Amino acid sequence: MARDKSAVKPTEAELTLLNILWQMGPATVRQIHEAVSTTQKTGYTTVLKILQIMHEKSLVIRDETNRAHVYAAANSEMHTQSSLIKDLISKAFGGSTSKLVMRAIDESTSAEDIKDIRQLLNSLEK
Amino acid sequence: MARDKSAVKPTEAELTLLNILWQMGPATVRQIHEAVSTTQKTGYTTVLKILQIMHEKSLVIRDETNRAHVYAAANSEMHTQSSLIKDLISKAFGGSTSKLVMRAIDESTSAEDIKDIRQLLNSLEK
DNA sequence: TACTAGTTACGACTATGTTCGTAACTCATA
DNA sequence: TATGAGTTACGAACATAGTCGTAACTAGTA
Repeated sequence: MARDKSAVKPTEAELTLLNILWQMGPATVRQIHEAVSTTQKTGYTTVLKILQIMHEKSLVIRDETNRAHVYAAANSEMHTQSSLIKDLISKAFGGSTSKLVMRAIDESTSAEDIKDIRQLLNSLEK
Repeated sequence: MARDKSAVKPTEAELTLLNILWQMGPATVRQIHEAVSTTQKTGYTTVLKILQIMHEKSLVIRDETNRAHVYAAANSEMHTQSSLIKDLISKAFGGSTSKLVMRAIDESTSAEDIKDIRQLLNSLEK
């Protein structure tokens, strides 16, 4: 049975590549490999293979017009972040969003972040 | 190389059992299996095996005094939740707590929850 | 003591994720 | 046309996760 597209949760390696794609926009395997190589050593074909699997799972789309295929994230960063959070909330916070938020915020949260969050709360109450 | 204890991230099945242990307190394999069986069908030895692996990883402690060993979560629910959130923030939110919080909170957040979060922010600013 | 129900331990099997070597292909250009 | 650099495709190997059957052990009791 094919998995529901929205239910596909990227693995760790896949998320690494998605982060790069969200930041760079559409890119070739070579470009993606170069980007990933700045932080870790990973073979070119490893990156290629993961992208191919992600394509099968519809996590990325690709343009095969040119010899070097151009890959792009299939879903927005926002969309993926939301689904990862929902997953975590249901598995580790008994489905309670506020529990997660309260656990996320602690002494180490910067004044800047606190300000941002407070503004968000204000805008929601209107 | 042995993994740093605090770096051990429970898998999905492990988290299911931890949730049960946090709720029930110390319990035998039989009790845990019964609890898990209310929501999914899983063999007794499967539960046992996962607990044994969790014990190796120090995710649980166990009391072997009696024939039926008694298992308990090694870390508090709070501690584990915090580390799962930190992990997600670093892997999917570029290390920004406020981004995660902002993505978690949306129109569906209740006024009650908003009040609670605002109080938490106030108490942190002091 | 012998049986038996309940338990732990062990190992096999399947699925998925990650890695990479090598083959096959493509296309510009010598 | 032939070569070679760059690319994709494929498959193998290994690790981890999850599942469970079966063996081995334990202790109460007939």
